[in-house]
Amino acid sequence: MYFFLLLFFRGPEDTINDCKILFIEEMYKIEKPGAYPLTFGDGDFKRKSGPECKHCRADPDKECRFCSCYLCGGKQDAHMQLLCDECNMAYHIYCLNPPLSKIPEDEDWYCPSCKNDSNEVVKAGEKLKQSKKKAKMPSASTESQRDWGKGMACVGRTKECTIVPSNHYGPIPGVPVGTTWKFRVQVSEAGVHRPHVGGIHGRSNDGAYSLVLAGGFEDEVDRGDEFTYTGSGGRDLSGNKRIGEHSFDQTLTHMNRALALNCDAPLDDKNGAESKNWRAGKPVRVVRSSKGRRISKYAPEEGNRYDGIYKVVKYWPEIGKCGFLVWRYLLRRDDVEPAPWTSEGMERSKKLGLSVQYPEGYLEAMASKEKKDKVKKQTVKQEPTSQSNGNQKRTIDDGISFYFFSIHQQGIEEPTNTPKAMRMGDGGKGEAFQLTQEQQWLIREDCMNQKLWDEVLASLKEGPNFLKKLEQSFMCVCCQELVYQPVTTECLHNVCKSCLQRSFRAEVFTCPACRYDLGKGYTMVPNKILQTLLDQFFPGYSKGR
DNA sequence: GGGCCCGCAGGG
DNA sequence: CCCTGCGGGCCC
Repeated sequence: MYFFLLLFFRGPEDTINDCKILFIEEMYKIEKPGAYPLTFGDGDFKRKSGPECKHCRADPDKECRFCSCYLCGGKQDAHMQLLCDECNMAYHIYCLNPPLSKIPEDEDWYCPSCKNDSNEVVKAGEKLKQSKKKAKMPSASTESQRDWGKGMACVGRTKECTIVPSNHYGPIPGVPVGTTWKFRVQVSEAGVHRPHVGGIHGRSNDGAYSLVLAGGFEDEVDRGDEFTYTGSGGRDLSGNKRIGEHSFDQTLTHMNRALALNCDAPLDDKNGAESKNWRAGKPVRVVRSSKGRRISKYAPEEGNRYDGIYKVVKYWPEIGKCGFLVWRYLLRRDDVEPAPWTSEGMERSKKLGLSVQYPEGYLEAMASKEKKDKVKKQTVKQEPTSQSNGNQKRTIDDGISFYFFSIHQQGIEEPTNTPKAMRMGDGGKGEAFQLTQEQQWLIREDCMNQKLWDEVLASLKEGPNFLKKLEQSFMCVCCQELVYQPVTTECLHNVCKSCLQRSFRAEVFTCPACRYDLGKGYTMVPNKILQTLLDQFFPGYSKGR
């Protein structure tokens, strides 16, 4: 608490204090409207010129809640105004509810809106209080003390696919058919199928971008190049479940509508529709999960495999085995890349060195967990009275928790969704990435980046890995994403125009990559040729900016 | 092996 | 903000 004496003529100590506050505010971008009403010249540390409230212009006859009592606005009784140590606002002691009879003697004083409720203060040894969002979730009201683990069901993404927008149709550049990930969250990170749980990714007024075949319905048929799929909905999800018993009819809404829109036929939410020219429909990326093995021999043995592009041939409503109406879809493969189960596809997967990809540190964590479980079992055998305590806090290197810890400790890493064999190159045995005539010409025209292109072109023989290399080589040093509206500097670095502009606004006129002085008057000319090329290799990535 | 139910991401 | 969801790990 500091005693409010004369707001308009604060001593030097207050000046320092406020400077500190301003500085901290700038650092943390604190937003409290009206909390810092004083303007000081150009806004920096020019307090010597005298503070003036921008709300009342220091007019002594004007009431002002910002430079005087926050409750009544009155400027009288300055000696009875308390300053809040949090928001810096003034309060007449008699305006407070309940009012105070004298200035309190405590060191700190907080106004009613800033004072923390003692119930909300986390005391030593107490659990962290739940956030507002969490407080609303069903988990907040359960008494369950169960250890939910820190496994792949509940972790968030550690990276996000930005080389194409989330509403991108067609293959993800650099991800060949046959690429397999152990967990759905990895498939999401790769941009192949973004929802963690949902089977269909789409937008109800646009179309579906991808789906996962996981044998969720036993009456589905999978013939590899053709399969039937079932819409979502109709399940009882009470009890905070993600899947549940069928208890009502599905409707052609949400993702079901999205998938129907892929079919090259006018939408019909009563009877369904069949395409005249099935290939003309919008492309769907299809992922098969090992869970589908119970109904399909085309499902992978382990994990989730990208199987290529399919089209919706037709869709129709029917009464499913579950007894309720479901929307059923027929999809047919339409992809130049061979399917993984064909001999051609198997050969290609081998060439590209495709194998199941695990999250960074996962295998190590599992091995360590297995070891510990063994030890635990033995201990239990020796001491049958010892309790296995499910509620005990897990240690950082305990099994999956260790994995959880390790992925969040990593900095910038090599793309882990690229199999090792691909990263290493394959000695020229594999397929080469094919450039179009136009691309070859454009690359030659982009002479500023000739050296960079030479490096990138060297990995053409690595097939799909060429695009990974391209992505790395043309990453903006500021935003760590593929450069957008790239400015190729004199020092031959590529930076997003907006990133460079941000740097210049902060009065930094050097190249963000090498600190070469570009000069204050530098004109930023986007490299149109490079932009055209990147738009071709990563279709639609600009739209996400 | 099957029941329970968590955080998270995505669309609307 | 709200609703939805063809995951996944723990525990019985």
